[in-house]
Amino acid sequence: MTAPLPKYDVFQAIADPTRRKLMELLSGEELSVTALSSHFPITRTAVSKHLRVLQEAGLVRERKAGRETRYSLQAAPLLELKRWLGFYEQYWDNKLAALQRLVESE
Amino acid sequence: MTAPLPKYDVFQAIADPTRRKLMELLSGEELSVTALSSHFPITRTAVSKHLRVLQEAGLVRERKAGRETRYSLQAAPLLELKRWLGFYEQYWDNKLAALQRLVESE
DNA sequence: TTGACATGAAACCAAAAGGTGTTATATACT
DNA sequence: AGTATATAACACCTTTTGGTTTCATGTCAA
Repeated sequence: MTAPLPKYDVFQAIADPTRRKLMELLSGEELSVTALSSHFPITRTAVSKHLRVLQEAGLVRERKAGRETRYSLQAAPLLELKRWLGFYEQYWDNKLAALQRLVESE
Repeated sequence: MTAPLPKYDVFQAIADPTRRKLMELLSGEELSVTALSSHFPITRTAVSKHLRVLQEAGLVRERKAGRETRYSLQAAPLLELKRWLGFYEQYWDNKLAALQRLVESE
């Protein structure tokens, strides 16, 4: 049995502005594809594809409710991003920047 | 005078694993294209293209040093990512998760 | 000055991404 | 039952992306 091996990771998923807006719309509220689509100039099908990308990255969960499918935000995978970002925090940190300036001025 | 209007933003720039590895290699050290290329199975030209994407996103700075071009990390644009991420922190927060579980168990 | 080295630029290519329209299917309404 | 709704599944198109090869240019070292 091979692992699911998701095609899209968090980094790729959030790269697209449409997908980021979808996440924003889904923060707090559970919404259907049609409801979400009304906020975009693109077709419902296109929105649906973006939702699948988000789902593969684990950022969204779908739930069948009668004839419609409701999507909700799952923020947990963003923790990976936070960890990644954490590594670079030292590089914009004020104290370190000051130290760097000091070293460079020698 | 039109704005520079960079083609790549931070979100897109970090979406590619090769570019993330480049950033990692450049953290702390200033390196040339050739030096960077030795860490990848792709051609030097391809690495050079990735570096341009990073540069357009402001994540990397280039400095001519004789016949070679040295690249260094510029972490500042990652602050935008941090701000974006900050908004979603509430959604994976332990307290909120606990509340959600409580509500769902009703 | 003659090579060797470091890089950028251009032309090109295949695959993936973002879209579209159409069709099929399940669910709800009357 | 029959119709309208919500969405998934296809098939298809176009642009972008990640990669290559080739060529031109500038720099260092003998």
